[in-house]
Amino acid sequence: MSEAALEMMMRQFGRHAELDEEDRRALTRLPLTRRTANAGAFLLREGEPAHDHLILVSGFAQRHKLARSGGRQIVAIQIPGEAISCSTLFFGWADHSTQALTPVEMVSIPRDVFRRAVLERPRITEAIMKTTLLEASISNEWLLNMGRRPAKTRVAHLLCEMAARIDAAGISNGTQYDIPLTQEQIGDALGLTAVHVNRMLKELNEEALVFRDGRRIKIPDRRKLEYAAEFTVSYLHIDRDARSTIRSR
Amino acid sequence: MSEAALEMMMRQFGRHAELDEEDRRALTRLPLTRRTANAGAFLLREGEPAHDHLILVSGFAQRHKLARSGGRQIVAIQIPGEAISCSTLFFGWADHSTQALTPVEMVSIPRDVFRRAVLERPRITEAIMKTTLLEASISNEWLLNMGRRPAKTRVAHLLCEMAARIDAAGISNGTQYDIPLTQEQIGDALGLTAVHVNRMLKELNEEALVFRDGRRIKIPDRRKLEYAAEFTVSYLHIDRDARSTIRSR
DNA sequence: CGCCTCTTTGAGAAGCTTCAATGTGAGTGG
DNA sequence: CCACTCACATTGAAGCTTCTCAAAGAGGCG
Repeated sequence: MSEAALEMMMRQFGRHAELDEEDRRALTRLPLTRRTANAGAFLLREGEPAHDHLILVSGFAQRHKLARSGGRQIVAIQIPGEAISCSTLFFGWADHSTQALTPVEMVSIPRDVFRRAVLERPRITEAIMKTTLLEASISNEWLLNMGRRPAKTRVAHLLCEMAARIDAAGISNGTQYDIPLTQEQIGDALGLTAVHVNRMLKELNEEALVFRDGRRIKIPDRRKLEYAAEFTVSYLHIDRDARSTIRSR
Repeated sequence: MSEAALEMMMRQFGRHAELDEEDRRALTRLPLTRRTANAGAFLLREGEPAHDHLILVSGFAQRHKLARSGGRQIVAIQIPGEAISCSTLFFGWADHSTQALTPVEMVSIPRDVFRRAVLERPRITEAIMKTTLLEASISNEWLLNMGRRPAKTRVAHLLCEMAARIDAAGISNGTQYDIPLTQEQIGDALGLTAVHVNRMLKELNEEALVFRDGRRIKIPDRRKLEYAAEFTVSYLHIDRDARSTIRSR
């Protein structure tokens, strides 16, 4: 287990920077602890301090904020390999809450230890910076999605994004994915109500673009759905950007 | 001018990390160039590479993305002291466009030189990380604003945020601010139409919460507007967070 | 089997957009 | 110095998207 977790961390960091032997050793020496939590558990609460840096090993999580009306806005969805929150690493408290969407396994690293590793090892700095900038790029796309696209397109876009990210993380098994979101949670991520999400999914189903059964999403023709979703994968920075920035150093 | 720009950079970095003498010297040695641009000029185009890191010295800018419908979504507004884009520092190309809102003055640093400074000097790393995480925190609040708050609240919230940021940057002169946004641009930032923004501003005016004349915003009672806006300043991380993270190192 | 969560569907209402036209102020050229 | 233009703001009326409220169906787990 702990070896698998380390493996996953290495791969994740390696996606965004070319670590050398010493970097790998530094990561290996990190005092990792294993953590688990049930679906729905709060991994982080807005306003509270975090003493550890948590990285998802298996399962999904969501980051959210609440409006005074009680409305919930999911601002990000985390898949295995991603951090529960980077902001707590550098700020004293969490500016959002994070909750498990499924039962989750995580590795935990004491905050100060991990921050030191990030600050002292340029390639790890680079990996974390790029991870954070990727999250920002996704946020920007979500803003565009919520602000300027109609509901059906929005739903389709979220499904495309999750498909692409799950693919890139190597958790996929073809054209179908398990995305552990209820219709209400999809709505909370898109600024819609559960009822309307239901109707949009029904239309996407009638157009044979998306089939949803329980938590399983089937996308028969990715190309077609991506067109309907106005989805272009580039904002996910999945390509070999890492290479080029390293070389030019 | 160049001294004023350096001064501004120092202050900005200093807000998020306690630079030592050597850090300051490293920043001072940076090969800065002065740049200007007219209102409306593109400072960065989505998909294109950036060879320099640009920091706003005076004037305002906006980052945006376009939908297929032609709709524009402003994803961030930059005020003096802020970077035009951090993502280009680490990725090879821009994942959004940036356009000047007013005539702007900027300092320009060759991308690779600045990246090296960021990667090699831990306190500069920390400053850039926190700057980036602050931008992420603002994005999250914008997502909440667009997804879960009605139009009038949204408009009020944007005005509160700009007031608070302009205050924190020390560009304010009391309870009135120049915010160089047309009603159309406010709409583009909030996912609304210019017409509806107009009506919401009218209502805020009738309630004596906001007076707008040209580009000048007057807020007679900040407390009252912040309540109407559901605005809480904490997400802007304006406080002395920097201190605590440094101390605990 | 029964409960609980999630989904589905309908009907009416609200909020926001669209279209269209008029108003207003600043800058420009005759 | 005035008319002209252009960008921005303002207002009304109608329509559409999305929400709210309400109730019924479906599936999994103890």
